[in-house]
Amino acid sequence: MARAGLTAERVTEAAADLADAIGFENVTVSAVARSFGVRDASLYSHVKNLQDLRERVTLLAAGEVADRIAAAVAGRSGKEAMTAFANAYRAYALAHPGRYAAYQTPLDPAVAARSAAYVRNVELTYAMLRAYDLDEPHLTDAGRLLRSTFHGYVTLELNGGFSHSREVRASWDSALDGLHFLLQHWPGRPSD
Amino acid sequence: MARAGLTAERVTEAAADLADAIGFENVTVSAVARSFGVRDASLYSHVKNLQDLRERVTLLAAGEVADRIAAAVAGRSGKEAMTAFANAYRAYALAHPGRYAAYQTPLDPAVAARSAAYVRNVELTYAMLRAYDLDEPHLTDAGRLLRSTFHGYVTLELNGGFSHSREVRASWDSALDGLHFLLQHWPGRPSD
DNA sequence: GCACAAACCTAGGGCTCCTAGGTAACGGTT
DNA sequence: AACCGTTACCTAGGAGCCCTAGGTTTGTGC
Repeated sequence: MARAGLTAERVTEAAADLADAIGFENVTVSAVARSFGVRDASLYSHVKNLQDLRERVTLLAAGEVADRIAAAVAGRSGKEAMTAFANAYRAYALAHPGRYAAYQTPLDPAVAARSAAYVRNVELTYAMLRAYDLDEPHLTDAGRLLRSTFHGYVTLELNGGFSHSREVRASWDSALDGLHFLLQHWPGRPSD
Repeated sequence: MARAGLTAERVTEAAADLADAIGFENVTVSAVARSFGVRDASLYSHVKNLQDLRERVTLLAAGEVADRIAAAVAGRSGKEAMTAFANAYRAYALAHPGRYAAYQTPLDPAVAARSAAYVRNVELTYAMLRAYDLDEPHLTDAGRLLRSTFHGYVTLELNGGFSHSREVRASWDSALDGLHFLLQHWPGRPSD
């Protein structure tokens, strides 16, 4: 019985690819095992259980998102950085719907806190917002609004929640324009 | 063998209650059957399969959301209507996380198009936006932005995605202020 | 070549989904 | 009250998934 050369990392990557192909909710230990031509029981040498496997995919996706966004915003600031951030976020979700769903899956807070990727995503958001010169609590409020809008938009889009009456990309661009304007004129912030 | 008096409606309601209690993803035909003290196979007299059951819960939730929002915005307009709409939306999600998850589950477009509740939710949104006097395509863009933000915010909140550094309700109120301001000054719209 | 660790497998139990056919309950009619 | 037809329930069973335990085989180091 030749060994398939599995590792936890390879198993995770395969699960992530499978998630993009068939949906994160359909990723099973059995399906991943089949993709390697081994029996399901063999995977437990590499991952603890299905939950462990799912968490690994989630953390993998968080890292990929952070990489994508970091690369997109590098050397940019102001509106350019904000739109680059947002477009990288959406592009990732559209290209990797299964990974994106994993990224959005609730993770044990202790696990998330220890994840460099999650921390990095927060830092990237605050760095991007720096150009808007917002103090607390406006800074946190604005960050949450952006995250909510990006996530909500992309999720609705992926779920087919927008009719065909208007080009989805056009509404997205319009939303980014609106958000930029709003960040510049954040209500309750002391006037310039 | 006394009959449990099941109907498709009762089964659906039980599934929805179970979703709120244990999470929509954990609702199974078996679990619902157990809640009635019958065997799993007995449910197939009332629902076609698990997918049918899930779709029924989704449609039930869509109707409840519409009812909640309609009641909240009745007799209101302008900012008051928008915040009432948003607050009703969020309150429903927080009170019924499982039902809300069902509501957000992708539904066959043909099924959704025939659902009075989904149509009604769209109408409620456009009625609410009437006060902002937006023409197309700004009207659709604005509607999508609002839906995205509400959904995104609530989902992140339910998934524990916000740290405790700032009161979640305060950020929500701030977001609604910002959205109201933005709707009044929608970029690209002809000046008043 | 040998010893050891562990990656693989089989076996099996528990759970879920769902179909098919049998039995019993229910409602309507006489 | 009895009878009949319908169907809501049940049992039985097969397929699939999750996961544990123990056996076998593979790969590595000496």
